[in-house]
Amino acid sequence: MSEDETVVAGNFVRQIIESDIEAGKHDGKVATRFPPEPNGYLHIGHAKSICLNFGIAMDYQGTCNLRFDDTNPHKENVEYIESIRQDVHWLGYDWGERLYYASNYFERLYEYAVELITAGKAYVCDLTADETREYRGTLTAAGKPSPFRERSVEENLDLLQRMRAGEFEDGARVLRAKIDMSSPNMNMRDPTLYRIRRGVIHHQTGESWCIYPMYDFTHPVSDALERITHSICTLEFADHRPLYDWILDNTSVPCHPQQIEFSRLNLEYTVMSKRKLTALVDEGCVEGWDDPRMPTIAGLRRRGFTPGSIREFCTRIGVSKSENTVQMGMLESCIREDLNVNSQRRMAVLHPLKVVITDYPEGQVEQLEVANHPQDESMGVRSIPFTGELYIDKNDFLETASKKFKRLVTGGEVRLRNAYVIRCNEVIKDAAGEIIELHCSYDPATLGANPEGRKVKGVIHWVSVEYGVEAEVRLYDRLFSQPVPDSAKEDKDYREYLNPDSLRTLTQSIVEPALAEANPGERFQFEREGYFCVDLHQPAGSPMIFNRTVTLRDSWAKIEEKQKA
RNA sequence: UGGGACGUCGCCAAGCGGUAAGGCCCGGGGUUUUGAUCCCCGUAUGCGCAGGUUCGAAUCCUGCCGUCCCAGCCA
Repeated sequence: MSEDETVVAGNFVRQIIESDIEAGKHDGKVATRFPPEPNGYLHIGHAKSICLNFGIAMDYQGTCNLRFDDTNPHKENVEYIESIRQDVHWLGYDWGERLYYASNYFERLYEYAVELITAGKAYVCDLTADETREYRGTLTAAGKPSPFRERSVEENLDLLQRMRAGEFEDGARVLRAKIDMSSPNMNMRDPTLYRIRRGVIHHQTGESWCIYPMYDFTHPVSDALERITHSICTLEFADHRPLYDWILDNTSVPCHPQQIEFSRLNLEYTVMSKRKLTALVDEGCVEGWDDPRMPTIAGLRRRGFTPGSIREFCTRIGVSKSENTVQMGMLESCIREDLNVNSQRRMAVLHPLKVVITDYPEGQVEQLEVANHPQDESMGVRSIPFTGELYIDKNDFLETASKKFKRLVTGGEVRLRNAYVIRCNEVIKDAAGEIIELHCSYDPATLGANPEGRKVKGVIHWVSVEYGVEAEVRLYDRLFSQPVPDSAKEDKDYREYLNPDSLRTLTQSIVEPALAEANPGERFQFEREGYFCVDLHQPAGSPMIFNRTVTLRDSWAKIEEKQKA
């Protein structure tokens, strides 16, 4: 064993896979799959599964299929399919030729259903949905057998064929597995295998089928047909594993994949269920699936997150079987770490306050050459025009303040980032007493040099009035005001916890001229403010829109907080 | 009240009988023309609780307690 062997803390799924490889199971091969139902957009919880499945395939020289679990045409559509393909790719994963649809296997599935009937292990049941529920029993009381449970193989075969032929109405009959009506596991009480759905047009198979296989039947068969070795899913399917195994053990499928369950991701201040996310979109609580406040991949992308930051997040949170709610700070840390290294710096004044430098030569313009990144020279430089009239941020000036306030105060000095030290001599107010501009003087000796005999501790950013560019800036905050909005059970709906201030739009912001050439999706650090990206949806002819991805860490905000308290 | 799973720092999470990794958050200090970054330093005598086995237990055993999931012709 080598001394400097790096032990990557593997999660329990990888441990299982490693011991399987060692034991020579599946010929030492690893084949996983990511199997979303195309009934909504992918969210960060799916990213966890994608990183797990594709990551394992990459690390063990295996493969990972993308498979659409499209057995319920009612809720599915091609828009979702397209978005899922795009999102998986954007995250940085490639399924190569291995794109499948569960609907590819409808004919095979039907043959296996016939096989089960022939073996006396499945039957057509005429009970209504309500009756089925009654017969199923409860968590503590055994169910009782359906009166149709002992139909002959011939009759079952005939009925299934006629179900397929469209002879019966929706809900009239289902195909059920004949397992155990008194099993303590509800999933084993003769689960439904097929139901009738006439008149719906399936996005892949059109009108060729009017019976559709259930998840519990489709999934194990699809996995086996694709020669999946490890079928990784979330914890709520653990109860289905006996059924998964039963299907594989009682049909002539070519192999028996192993189902492994891990806990799904919960993130504070948002919701993760597709049902709830769909509701937010449908009810107009957000702009759409790609609203930058949404925890969807599309939303995070538009918000300014990078694929790498999301992958990093997934490795940081790990994979286990314990219930978890990850704090937003974890996600924010990942994107800050990425953007700190990889994004160019710019200056942008979000809440402009005019500054007139009264002793600056009339009409003079200096082109200042400024580094695009303070720690990375390879990012080059740009030039910024300096003029006698500037904007600074309203938050960077106070008429009087405590010594802790390291910005501009009346009579005080401050460094203009990348430029001169200025002193505020006069505060100009309008009739209402509102500060409208500041008259300052500047120290010509302080460009690229510290002033003699005194120290100026504050540095603030600025933009030239003459050359600045108007922009719209959207400041996002958490979507919900409660850490766990869906903990609200019956009494309160999660929608009541929507944060009314999750979006603040600034329409008066002024950004430095270099930003005028930025392209949609391009990311920057606005110095002293945060990371921003150019919105993906730029309306023609309007000011550019910048989305705030995340603020900078702000220890001043913490000090302020303490002072108030 | 049946079955399945899970309980290690505020939040994630390693640990797999030899004496509690790491990350995020947090606190303190240093550098800095971003109150950013970066760099130091600090943070569980404790692993849901109670017993037991053992020279030795977060790890094994027993019993409690707590949390989550399951009664779709959804996935």
